[in-house]
Amino acid sequence: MTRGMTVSTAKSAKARRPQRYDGADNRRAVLDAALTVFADLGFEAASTRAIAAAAGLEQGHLAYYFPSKAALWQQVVEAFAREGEDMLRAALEGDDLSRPEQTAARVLPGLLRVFARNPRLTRLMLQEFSVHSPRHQWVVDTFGAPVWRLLEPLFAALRAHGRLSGAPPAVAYFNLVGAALITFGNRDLILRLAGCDTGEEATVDAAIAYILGPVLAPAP
Amino acid sequence: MTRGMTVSTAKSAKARRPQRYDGADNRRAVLDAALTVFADLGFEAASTRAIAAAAGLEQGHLAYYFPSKAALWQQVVEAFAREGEDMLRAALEGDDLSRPEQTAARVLPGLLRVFARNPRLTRLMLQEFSVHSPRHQWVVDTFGAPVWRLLEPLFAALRAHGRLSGAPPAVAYFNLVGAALITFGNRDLILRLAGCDTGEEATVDAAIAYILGPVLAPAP
DNA sequence: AATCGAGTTTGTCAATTGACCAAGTCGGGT
DNA sequence: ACCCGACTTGGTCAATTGACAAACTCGATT
Repeated sequence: MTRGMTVSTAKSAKARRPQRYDGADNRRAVLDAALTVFADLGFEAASTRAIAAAAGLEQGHLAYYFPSKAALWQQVVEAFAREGEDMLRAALEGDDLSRPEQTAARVLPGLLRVFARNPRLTRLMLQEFSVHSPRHQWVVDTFGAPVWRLLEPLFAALRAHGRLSGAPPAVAYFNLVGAALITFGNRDLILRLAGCDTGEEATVDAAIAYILGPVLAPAP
Repeated sequence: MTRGMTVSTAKSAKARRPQRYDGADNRRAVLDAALTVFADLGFEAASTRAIAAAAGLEQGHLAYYFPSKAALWQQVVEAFAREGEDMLRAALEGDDLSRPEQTAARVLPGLLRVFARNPRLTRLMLQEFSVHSPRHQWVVDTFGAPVWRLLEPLFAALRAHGRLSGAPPAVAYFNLVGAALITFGNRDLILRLAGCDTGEEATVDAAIAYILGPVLAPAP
């Protein structure tokens, strides 16, 4: 948050797009490598040297693009989670929730698909969800809370319309989030353990339908 | 796994119960403090000094009971997870799964209650679930795989009997586990965010009923 | 009261790590 | 041919950390 794209938009109008070299290319490589290493090892265990190595660079090089390890981590997260929240906000805009089942059927599968499409970042979020760290509060404030505020009215309306099997909206919501994070964030583990590939198209569909079942099903 | 209770059962028959001092008491204090600190900060960020301080001792003291930080962590985990697995194994013993709905209704709520009763250890497991670490493989081998092997036949039978809304058994199983880990492992977060206390008796019941809904409900 | 030994503290050490910096590379504009 | 500046490297540094060991406490045994 302190800087951001400072480097590439620095000067005035001259080097707005650096034609020579491929610095921006390396920057993307670092972000991608960091995503993988952070997701695999967790923030603490992921050394900047391991990230640099995964990107094919030297450790000192990271400081050229990112002021600190924490800032790198944050920029890795921002790209993805923004997508999910923006999608939700757009999809819910102007919806009066008079037919919450229809709204849910229109909005929630897309949200779950964001998780399914990004297993590495899903695992990253999952990690910070369950650990008190300088990053935890930031993730919760920046994404957790806004998304919940966005979806709380929908879940409340669903319950008022006899869905959710009578469970409190928060219970249904975190049930959904938990199932999605674990199912789509641990693709390798589930494949290894149960021989089921939760990245496969058909399985994604089945999992989403299963997760949303209690949300969309009418009261018995 | 290398040692275990070596210290307290060491010698022959003499100091079987140390009447003097309260060494065993401190040992328990360390285990409890370690559970809290590990669950709050994660294995890497949890320093042995912080654990010792939480137990009211000095860092060097930990080595007297536990050969290493990793061994301490392992002993913290073993106590709990054993309970869940043993309970499952006993409850499933001799069951021919001819009425899987009844078996599930008899066995699964108890499993979920184990999670609900132990939020700190639930969070601990949740962390290692999503990170490749020396501990990940151990947790999966020691608890993840055995529990899945134990429950796979039940979920397969449930599906064969028209439950699970037609989803693959693995999808339903990890849905259940994910929902439980997140719901009961992040009690503080959910309380802070949504004002819903997933440690409260009534909420536990509601969450368990909601989580098991698709598992126990007959096909539509 | 001398000794024993489980329990506890204090101090030390090597290794790892993130941040930082001084020097280098290299293509293009002049 | 020279220089500029974006880009890259290699090396250094202070701080933290887990492991370890030597010394100390103190009730009980002798």
